[in-house]
Amino acid sequence: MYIKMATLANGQADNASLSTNGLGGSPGSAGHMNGLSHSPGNPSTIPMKDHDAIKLFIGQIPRNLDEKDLKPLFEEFGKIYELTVLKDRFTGMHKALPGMNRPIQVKPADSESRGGSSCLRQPPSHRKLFVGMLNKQQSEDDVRRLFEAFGNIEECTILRGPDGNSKGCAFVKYSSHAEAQAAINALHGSQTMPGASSSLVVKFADTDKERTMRRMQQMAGQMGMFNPMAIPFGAYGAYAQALMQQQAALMASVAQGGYLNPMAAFAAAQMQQMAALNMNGLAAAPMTPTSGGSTPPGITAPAVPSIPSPIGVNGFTGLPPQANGQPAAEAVFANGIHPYPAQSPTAADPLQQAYAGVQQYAGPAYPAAYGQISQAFPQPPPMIPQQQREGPEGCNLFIYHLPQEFGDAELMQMFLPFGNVISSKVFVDRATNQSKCFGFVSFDNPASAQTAIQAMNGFQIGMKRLKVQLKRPKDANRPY
DNA sequence: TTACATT
Repeated sequence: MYIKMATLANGQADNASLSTNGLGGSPGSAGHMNGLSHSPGNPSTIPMKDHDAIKLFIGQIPRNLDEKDLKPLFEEFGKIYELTVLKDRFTGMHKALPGMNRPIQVKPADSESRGGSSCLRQPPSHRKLFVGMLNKQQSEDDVRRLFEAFGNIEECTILRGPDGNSKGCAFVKYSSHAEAQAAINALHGSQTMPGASSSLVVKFADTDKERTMRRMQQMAGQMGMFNPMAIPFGAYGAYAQALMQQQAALMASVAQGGYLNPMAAFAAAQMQQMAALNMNGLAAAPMTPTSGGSTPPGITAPAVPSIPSPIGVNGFTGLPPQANGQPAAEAVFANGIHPYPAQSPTAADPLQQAYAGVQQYAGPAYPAAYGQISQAFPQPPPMIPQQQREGPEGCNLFIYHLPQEFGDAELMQMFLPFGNVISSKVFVDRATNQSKCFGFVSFDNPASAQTAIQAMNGFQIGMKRLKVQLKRPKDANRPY
């Protein structure tokens, strides 16, 4: 039969009753059927143009059921606009085959915007579902079985970790939006898989934009922005903002240069938005609060603080040489936080002691349902420090007052957000192998170096403030 | 006490 109904109802469907086999009458032969009956209620109030209404094909209906039996069955899931049982043109008999005793089949009718030609086809983002909270034991076939009742599955992929183990989630791509919507309505939250921590998640897979947002948020999380305390007060907030500004500027200029796809422009806009929010001290709001907070002030920080890498930027390659625009330093510190010692009276901000702790965030970024992220955004390949020592004049920074535990890698990490770091070197006492608390960072362009100075000179770490200056030119002060 | 690519 055919049934036209609203798709808005949240499916409380017991999915088990909707499992299917691939059989059933051919919906294509339906043109001449009788037995049309309208839904209950005042028909005039039912918007027939409801874009969310879809026509479903129901197969495997027991022969002895007719419209009046079937209607209540489906009303549970939404308003029914139209319900038609397909009957044989000549005999008036049910189209269902005799002796059919299988679970009924429910899927959007073939007439429902099933893309035939590629130009009419709906974008994959509207047909593709993300399925979370699966049992890790469930295979592609299991998932298919769960979803095939609602339409033609073009693609079904379980997300797996490097070890091949399921992450408990999957993508299911249908041929049409309507099919996907039907599956959401019926399956989302409908059941809890054994071993899953909550009920089945069925939703449209992220669009590019949403993915970008996620990436932004993840980036923000890695930068420690998830700690609301750090934002309005600590100099770390300023650092994070500097990163944001820098990255926004970088991404924007890259996008404008036509080197990247429009996503970059969007991402840049998001960054700027986030940075702007930070100015108002509202930063935490759009961020995803992930796990806990920072190491409480006063607690000894882990031995080797690692500044998280700004994955978004590092992931981009082929940057134009002048991509690193200079962020407006004034704007960065518009909230009154200024890293310069002279303007930062609170010399011993205890929050700074949590610095390393904040950076240490390494827990799972998202609950299992978001496992797709790690697949969608593989970590950029680790940066291999270049052999070359020094950049062109004006590109080399001298940094003093580094934390004792900072090594080359940490130094690089700290300055990576401001541009392409071509080398980083912390000086080590050759006798003790201890850091001498100073080092050099070289960028591939002077603008990055200037930006880094603006953002990092005076940046407080623990009880110290970084000194970041251009390295003295080799021939400076040389008498002749 | 503030050091500039170390042997």
